[in-house]
Amino acid sequence: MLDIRFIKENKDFVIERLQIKNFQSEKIVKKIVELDEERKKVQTNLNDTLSKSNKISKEIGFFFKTGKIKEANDKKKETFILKKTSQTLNQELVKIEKELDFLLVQLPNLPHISVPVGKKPEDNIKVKEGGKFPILQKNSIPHWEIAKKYNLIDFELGNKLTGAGFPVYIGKGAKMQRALISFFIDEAEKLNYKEIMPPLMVNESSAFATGQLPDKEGQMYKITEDNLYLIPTAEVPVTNIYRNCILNSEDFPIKNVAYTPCFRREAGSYGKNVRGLNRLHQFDKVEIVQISKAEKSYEILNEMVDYVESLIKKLELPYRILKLCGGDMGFTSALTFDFEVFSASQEKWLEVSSVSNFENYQANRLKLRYKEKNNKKTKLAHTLNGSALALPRILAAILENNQNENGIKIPKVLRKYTNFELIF
RNA sequence: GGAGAAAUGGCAGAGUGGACGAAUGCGGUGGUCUUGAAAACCAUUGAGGGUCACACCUCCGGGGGUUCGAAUCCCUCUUUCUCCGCCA
Repeated sequence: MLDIRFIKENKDFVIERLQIKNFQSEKIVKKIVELDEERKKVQTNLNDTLSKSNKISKEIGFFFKTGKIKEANDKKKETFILKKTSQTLNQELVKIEKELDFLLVQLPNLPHISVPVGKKPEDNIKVKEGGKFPILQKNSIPHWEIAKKYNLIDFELGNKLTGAGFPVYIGKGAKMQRALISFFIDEAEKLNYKEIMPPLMVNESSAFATGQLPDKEGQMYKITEDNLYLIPTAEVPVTNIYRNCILNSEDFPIKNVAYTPCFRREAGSYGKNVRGLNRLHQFDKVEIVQISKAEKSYEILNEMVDYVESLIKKLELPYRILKLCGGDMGFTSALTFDFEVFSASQEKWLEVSSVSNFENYQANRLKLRYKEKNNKKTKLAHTLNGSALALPRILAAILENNQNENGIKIPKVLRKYTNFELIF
């Protein structure tokens, strides 16, 4: 969430920037500023009251010790009203803080100054395009037919076992998954990302801290009996490693890479764009996460974008990079680049990665801070993450783009992981 | 799942109702001494709110309670350890 001090000092700026995200914040911001003033007043009042009763308590202690029982008992009477007052003030304070918090979590992150104005995906700005478009033969088929033809993925079997959106990978199909995962992790390790294998379920605090709650409650699978959530992305457990941490200057850079399955309910999705691997309830993803100092985060964002681009290049897929417009950006992000690969038989761009800088928005909830040398004050860190990469759509594009009469050609970089060059 | 024990600063560990935000040791930082280092010695060393800065307030696993006053007593939750049971 946004830092309340920042909101107070930059009221108009906050309102103006949030309009880029098509969020009308004037009322909430005004209310927040008012409530915080109120909070301060009540808090000061409460502090004074507590200070007085602390002082009296000490006096009473002294009287008892020196045997002045009568004086002590007289003093006791004085505390009665102070106690009542502090109880009332405390209740008031808790109420105000709750309300303040309720309002604060409703405000999305401010978009970076470079974020384009826009409401729909069409308003995103293409910043780069690369790779070669494949020339397919006449009888080329979409990946779900390829998957069936070569017995790589069984969607109906997934239906039987679990339901729609839970495919079963078989034989070379399964092998492709493992190959992609290993390839992505090995590449990340070359750039000194440390591999993490986190739990696949998280508690409420974790889901809240990275912003999935309360925003995306309905999109996560919940285990009600134990009050846990299946992770929608590795971002949640990995970023939460740093919850409630105060880092030192020398801890940076913090670079983590994690492979996990991801679980998403995708409530509200339907139709053509959920066909095959295009949209699943369970899918595999390798995620990169970085924690940085405030002044470094945009430099790191660029580095992460370059890295994701290098992966797609190595897989020899046609791609484009989009800078998301205000209306298409996530709630918690300040700047997001989306990567799309072209899936030739579907003739569709498929989103395979989203790389974002959250600035201190997540860190504020995470209470993730750091200290500079020779400075006692803590500062909020910046968090960044990106998919590197999500598997299903990459696989879809590989299957569709690399098909010919002999079968499916495996990208060179994957062959040492698959131990085969062709699916036939 | 059952029985018992425990949770205190970066770490170890004392503290069982009053001057305790917390002894002591280790570690960190600054200094003295030294050509330099080590040792020794001296000083300093948690977080949040608040303030121009102080003052002041809160925090001893989380939440609640008793009391004029709680690290200390009570309730509750969580976690860890030991023993038993079950088990990949």
